[in-house]
Amino acid sequence: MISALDIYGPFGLRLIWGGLQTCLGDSFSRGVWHRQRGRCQARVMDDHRMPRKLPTRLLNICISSFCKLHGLDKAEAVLIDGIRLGVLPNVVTYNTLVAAYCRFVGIDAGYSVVHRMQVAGIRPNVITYNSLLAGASRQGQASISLDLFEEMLKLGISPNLCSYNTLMHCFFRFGKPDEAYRVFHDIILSGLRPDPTSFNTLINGLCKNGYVDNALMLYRNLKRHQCQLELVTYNILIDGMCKVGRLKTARWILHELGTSGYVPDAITYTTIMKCCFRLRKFEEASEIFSEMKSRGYTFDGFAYCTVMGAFVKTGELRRAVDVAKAMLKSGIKLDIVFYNTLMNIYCKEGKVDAAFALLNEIEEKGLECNDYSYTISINGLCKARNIEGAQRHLQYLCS
DNA sequence: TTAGGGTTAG
Repeated sequence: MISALDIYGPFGLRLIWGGLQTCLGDSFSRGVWHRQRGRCQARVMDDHRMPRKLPTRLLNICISSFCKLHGLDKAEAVLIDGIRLGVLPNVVTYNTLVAAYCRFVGIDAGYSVVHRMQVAGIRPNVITYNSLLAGASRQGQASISLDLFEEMLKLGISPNLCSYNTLMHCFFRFGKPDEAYRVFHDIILSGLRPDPTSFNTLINGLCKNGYVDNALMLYRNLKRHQCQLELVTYNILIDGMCKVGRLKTARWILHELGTSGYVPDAITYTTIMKCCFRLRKFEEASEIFSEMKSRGYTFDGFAYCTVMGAFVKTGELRRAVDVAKAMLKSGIKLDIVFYNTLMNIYCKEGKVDAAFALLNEIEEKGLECNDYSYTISINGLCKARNIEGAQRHLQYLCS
């Protein structure tokens, strides 16, 4: 039987393992974090089960796992440990850190890792830049995205489909549909083949920017060319149609979804049902609900809050309260969206005290208020003509 | 072992 010592020499893995143990605390002995289906799980490994892989790869797995758990400091500690033990980081190591810093700290922090990798003599590649592009997109820096794209080209790094898709998403997200559409054309001009991500980004971007008919046209073209669409593509389109009140078209897409071999999911039904409620088509909503039930889907918190919100929007506060009661009765875990919606109902009914009591309940339950909670509460005070109270509340929130 | 997008609630 091969032991870790045979594979990695006298220290290597054992010490990295030790470093990991230090980072993870005492609860795991020689534990390594493995990513499985997007989640990180701890697994204890014995010497004879240790993977026969290069130490740098192991180092990268450890760093990646910590990054995924938001443990950037621990990831850095593992890197230092690795270097100390002579395990040299490679481009994957730094790319992992660039992506994590961009996601959890910001584009500047990501860029500083790029400098570190250059100092270490490692050249950034297309993945490095794609992470930076995604970071710029998340921060709403469309101009930085373009600069990054040019910088990439200057460095002789060819953008790939992921780069184009990210840039397209960035433009759509920040209300620049013309530029986004140009990026889509650039994909074709560069000889790349758009993938489902490209089409989903494009259709969603068109819908969100008010071009639902163009999105529909694109969908028809894709169907004509027998492109394989994903369930989520249909859901995007259905949502786009529902948002502009085109329930009939949404239902037609629902039908097409079925004939394409897909089964609508809870999101599909919730989206259409919300539209029915908004349009006050209660009977139709009820039919959708029955169909949903017959397929075995039950209402989750998202569905309850969707319907509640729809009633609030149509001003039917009593109905909204009924849904809130049903959700309470169902035993589903109450989240901040539920509380915000209920707070909104109370404010609209002029029961500002009751709304503020909910703020305390949120805190007691260990939930965190968000922007909506504050906007709703301040708005409630203003609507009740308690401007002084609103100012005091705002000052309290800012303090 | 590293990168992208997309669907429902307030």
